[in-house]
Amino acid sequence: MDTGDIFDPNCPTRVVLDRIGDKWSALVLLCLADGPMRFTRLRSRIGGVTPKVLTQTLRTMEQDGLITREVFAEVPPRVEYALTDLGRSLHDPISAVATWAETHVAEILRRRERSA
Amino acid sequence: MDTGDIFDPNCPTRVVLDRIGDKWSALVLLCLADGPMRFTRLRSRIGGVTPKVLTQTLRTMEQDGLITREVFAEVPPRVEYALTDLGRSLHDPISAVATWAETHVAEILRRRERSA
DNA sequence: ATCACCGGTATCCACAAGGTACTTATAGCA
DNA sequence: TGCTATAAGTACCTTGTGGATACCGGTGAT
Repeated sequence: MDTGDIFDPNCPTRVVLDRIGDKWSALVLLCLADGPMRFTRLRSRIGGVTPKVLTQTLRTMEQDGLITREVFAEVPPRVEYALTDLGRSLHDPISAVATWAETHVAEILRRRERSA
Repeated sequence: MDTGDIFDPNCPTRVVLDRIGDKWSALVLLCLADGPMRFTRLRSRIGGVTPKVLTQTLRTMEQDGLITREVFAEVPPRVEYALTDLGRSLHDPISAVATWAETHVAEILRRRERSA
């Protein structure tokens, strides 16, 4: 079933790539790298994310086994999200891309303006 | 202007991250790593991409200085896309994420089904 | 006269993301 | 006995972007 060709749309690797390359997953992962965190904290740290979209992102990441979701039966409710081993193993690759972005941001913005 | 906080929506790093993390850019970059390529070739190698979206992706990457677009005045037309030095410098980080995906695809799909 | 080639546009549609308001359940307070 | 605050979402509507399909323009070959 896996053709091994990442350029084939049916290649599972591409499915995975689409997920972790979405707008918020990488940010969530980077955020949780500092330790477990609650929903509201995540929401305020990751500026600009709406609750609906954050919920979707967290649910998807949970399904993929990247994070765990632990509910405490308290009032008001408390829900903690944490990275799994799998999630932690993704930290370095994601972090490398983030570092690249930080390093080259200035150059990219310069070129982008020049071509505008 | 740059707060240095990747979690701030105004952080330029995040703007860059959004771009290179889109659905097709990484694939184009990986594809061009083998050498310059023409539009139609790219389109057929990257299964599932429509011409409009591929054009958008290529234009954006060109504006960001990741690739060059060279038009040859021939009939039928010939347009070659190639990585710039900047684009090449992004290859390793992207490739690391792709490798991670290939390595962990099986586990993710297994978990995904279990939670369905 | 027509067709095929290539690198795209033009047009329309659908789905997913974004914005805002609302919910639920309880503890604390007046 | 209300009233309010709180956390973690949902519900609902609007908006924007991606996707599907059709078409274009110039030329050389059939």
